[in-house]
Amino acid sequence: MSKSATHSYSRYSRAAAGLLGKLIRAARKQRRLTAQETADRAGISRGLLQRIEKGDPKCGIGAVFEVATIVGVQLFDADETALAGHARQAEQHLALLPKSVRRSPRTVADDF
Amino acid sequence: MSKSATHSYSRYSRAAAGLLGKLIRAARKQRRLTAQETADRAGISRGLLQRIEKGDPKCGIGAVFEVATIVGVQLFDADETALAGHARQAEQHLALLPKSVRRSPRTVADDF
DNA sequence: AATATATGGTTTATATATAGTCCATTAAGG
DNA sequence: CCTTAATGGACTATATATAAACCATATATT
Repeated sequence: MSKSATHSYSRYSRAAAGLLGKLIRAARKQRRLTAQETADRAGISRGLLQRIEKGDPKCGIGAVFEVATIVGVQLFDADETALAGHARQAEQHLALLPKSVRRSPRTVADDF
Repeated sequence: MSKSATHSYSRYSRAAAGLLGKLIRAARKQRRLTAQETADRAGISRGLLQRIEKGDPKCGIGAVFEVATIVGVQLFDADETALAGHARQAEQHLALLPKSVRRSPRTVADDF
């Protein structure tokens, strides 16, 4: 790995990160929280918070979720709607599926 | 910063990352995708994919979203439900709010 | 208007995430 | 069964994320 790698993300991923950042920033301002204070509560630096709000995909997902929680943006409803529901369903399916996936030569769609 | 920092996340953040990881893993198996193949498509290493599926909070959010997209876990509905809806609403609010937040000595709830 | 504070953008040093191996174990499929 | 592949877990080297300190600018409040 001597080259800069230049890892590029799909449009959707970048959009998702950017959207989440905007959500966080808007929520923070609605709550009238200073960038510094928010960062302190999250245990991160103000610079990282700026990158998170800008939608930088390289930010750790833990830091992002932490800030999101602090400013009141909930990805997962506490009483499980949306994703939480999916999760339970997913786990049930998982129990029925083989533990290791044996790849069949069938090609899979790669469009998104 | 000579110490290990030991950054700890809130229970909610850790739960969220873990949940997302489980979702991804379940979705990948449902689609019968090999860990290696999934990692290749996402442009990441298999080891990183393992950490993502394990819910490691230090994984880059871009990588996580990329994998999620590939295996078919959508955090943001394309036709905007859930988060997307919030976003639009948030941006409108944002336009009305002051551009820099002036902190008043009023304490804010810190419970979650 | 004057002042104080929040924000945005740098730069630098350090911790750490990541890729890329390797090996052992497990489980699928013939 | 037996073979082959997928997975999980180490380990190392390197790229990079992060914190911290700085400055300049913008903006709120008096």
